Amino acid sequence: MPASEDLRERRRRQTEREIHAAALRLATEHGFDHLTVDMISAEAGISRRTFFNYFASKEAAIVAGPRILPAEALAAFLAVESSEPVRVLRDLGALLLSEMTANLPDRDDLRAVFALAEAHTSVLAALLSSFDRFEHEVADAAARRLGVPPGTELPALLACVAIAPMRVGLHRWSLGDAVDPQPQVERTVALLHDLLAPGDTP
Amino acid sequence: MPASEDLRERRRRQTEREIHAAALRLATEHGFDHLTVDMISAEAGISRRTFFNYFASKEAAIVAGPRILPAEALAAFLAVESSEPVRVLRDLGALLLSEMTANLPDRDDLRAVFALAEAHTSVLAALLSSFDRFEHEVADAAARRLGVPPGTELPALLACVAIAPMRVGLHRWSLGDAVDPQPQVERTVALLHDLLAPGDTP
DNA sequence: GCAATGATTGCACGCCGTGCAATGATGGGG
DNA sequence: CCCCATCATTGCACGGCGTGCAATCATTGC
Repeated sequence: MPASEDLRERRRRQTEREIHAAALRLATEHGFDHLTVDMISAEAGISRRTFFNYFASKEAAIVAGPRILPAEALAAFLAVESSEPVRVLRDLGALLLSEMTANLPDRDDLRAVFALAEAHTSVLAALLSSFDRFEHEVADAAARRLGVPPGTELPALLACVAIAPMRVGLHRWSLGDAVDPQPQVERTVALLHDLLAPGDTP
Repeated sequence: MPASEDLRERRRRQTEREIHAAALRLATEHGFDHLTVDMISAEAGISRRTFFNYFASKEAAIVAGPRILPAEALAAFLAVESSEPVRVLRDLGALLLSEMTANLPDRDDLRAVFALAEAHTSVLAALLSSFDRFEHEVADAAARRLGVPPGTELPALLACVAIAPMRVGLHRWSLGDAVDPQPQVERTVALLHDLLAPGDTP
């Protein structure tokens, strides 16, 4: 039973990735506005109807895939005792960075997605939605760490602020030439830390 | 020339508001998924085709309207000499609060929009896009204040962080019973300020 | 009034997103 | 080994969306 479930799940993820790859490939090749769901389906070797079993729209297929906090890093984050907000915020920064390294599927993919989002408002909307879902996940983690009920202000604020350098850093990276987004994001995180405690960069 | 331009512009804004009102009314009455562009057009007394001259989608009509920084408050913000980031961030908070008071069209409207965004991902996407455009405007203001070129990291980061309490506060307010969103947002801004300089609430 | 500019509208067309029902594959139990 | 349950895939059909185009209509400036 568990084996089969896992198998099905893996197959599902696999098709999902194939659809995403097909969508991204065709979008960069023919331009996003000439991209249709039929084209993506054909390229991915599935039917049009099946496409919609995986993604709600072609924009969703481009952005593709919820960001998930890696289990070990999340556990480490939750294990820290301190509930001091600034400390939690810093630890959230570390958690997000570890998420980035964990979910580094393909730098070129990520850059292509950001480029499409820059040029097409519908893709941007999908990307923002994805970030928003991620932010909620981060807020829940922060709430657990703080020992407050989920949905309260402080964890939501911390999540939003902690994600800010990631959003800004990734956006800037996508416009530049650097291969790896990591350094840019780390620089932006450092910028935020400077705001919190000016002039104590070790 | 200017008189006519102004007149046309005013008429345009007026129809825009009418369409928005019609969309929101029908959405709360019949439910968002039974809402069609034809219904909105009929309610607003225009043709279907004209609707799309004003809004790109029914979601856009629901969210309706870019947030614009009020000119006087913006001038006051830019007039301050200090380029110290934390100071700029605090002033941005004040700027955003003044924007909120300026653009308080109708509290019930705003709450209805947030409720729709909560329940329908497409509306949420439109709302997030609207916030994103606003964030860029705020970032440009911050860049001018800092005397750095627009599109650099620091102003973008400051804008993102400054908007955070507004987003979080408005979201929380929309779930509660309070009539006026102002106090909730101010409380969340105060929470952010506490992060920056713990324990100096005047 | 007349010309120009711009707003409104109807039409047509292709694509989107989904409910439904049939079909196909897969894996577990007799 | 076969059958059944379960779930994924597919085709079909239908209403709604978003837009290019061209005609019409109103407003404004001369």
